[in-house]
Amino acid sequence: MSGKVNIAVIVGATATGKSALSVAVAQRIKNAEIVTADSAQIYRGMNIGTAKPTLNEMGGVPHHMIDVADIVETDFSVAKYKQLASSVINDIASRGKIPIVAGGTGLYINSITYPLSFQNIPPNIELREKFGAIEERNKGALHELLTHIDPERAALLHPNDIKRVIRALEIYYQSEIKPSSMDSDFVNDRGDETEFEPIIVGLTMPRVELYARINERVDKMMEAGLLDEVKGLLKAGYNSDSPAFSALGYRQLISYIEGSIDLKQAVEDIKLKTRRFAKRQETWFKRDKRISWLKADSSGIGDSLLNETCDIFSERGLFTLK
RNA sequence: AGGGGCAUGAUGUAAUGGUAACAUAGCGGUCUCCAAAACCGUUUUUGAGGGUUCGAGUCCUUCUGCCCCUG
Repeated sequence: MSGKVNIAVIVGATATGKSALSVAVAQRIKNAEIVTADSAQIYRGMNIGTAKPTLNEMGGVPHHMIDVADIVETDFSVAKYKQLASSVINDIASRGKIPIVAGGTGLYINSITYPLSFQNIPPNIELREKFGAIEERNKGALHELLTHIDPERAALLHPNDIKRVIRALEIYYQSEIKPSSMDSDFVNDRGDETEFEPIIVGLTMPRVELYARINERVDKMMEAGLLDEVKGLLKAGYNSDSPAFSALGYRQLISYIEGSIDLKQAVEDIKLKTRRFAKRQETWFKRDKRISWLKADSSGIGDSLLNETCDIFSERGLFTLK
């Protein structure tokens, strides 16, 4: 076997029970720690809406990559995630424990399971605004510009995909690096070395069941006081258009608090957007052929699911069950 | 019971007698730095029957269903 650090990875759409399963696995194998791959749970103070595990739900298993950013941080990014998570994983392994990476943010998962290299080119707000103004005056102008600078990258991007077009230009104008030159295809990766050796389990659930669970979970979040949490954060002085607040639940309740929609509408919108998010997560993970899929049950983490999961991890040499 | 109105996809609406449209939902997809973001694509429709007409969602008629008014 290679000298690489083996990691267990648990992915799946929101509300399929990834967190519960990862804790159950960690408890079963005793010497594991969990590394969350979730772009909303990184923020301190956003708890109910991000379904952040409670102390009780953590079941005594150490969790990492939760509460690692403040809501005022506007420059948290995959690059940062990869950097922080990688060192956490190495640390866990160096202490002789098994890292279990669990989460639903596909890009974050890929950042540590594929050889993605992120250049250190931070967002440049001024430049972005300038580009935004150009596009507003002349729709399609930026994509046109990118075609001259980096035709390869431009060909991959739809002219309306303005966020990525701007990012590509931003990379070029700040570093002279052509964005296409740093691309590496996730699916047919070029054989570059990854830092870790992932063994990935994915949880699925029939759509109707998943949607029902999502709707139910949103209602529970409201009962648990999500609205008060959001109000509290705003009262604490956080800017309502912080990137962190683009997270599901927060954005919609802020719209309600600011008076643009009523509460019932806001809750319905959260459910709708969460359902669509879950669909996109499935699309994302579907194409990852490394994943071993297991059926999740809405009644909770059963013994058979736990056994199957542990079997997959141990068959691939991650650990030996005693 | 009498009078009037309405009936178009899953939902809400549009269409001087001339190729049935739009939005929403649903479904599929993209993805290298805000990713719980952003973006792209797409299935389904004229309540039932008869008539007028070269041609009917549209006009006439019967039926069915829903709504309103009168009693």
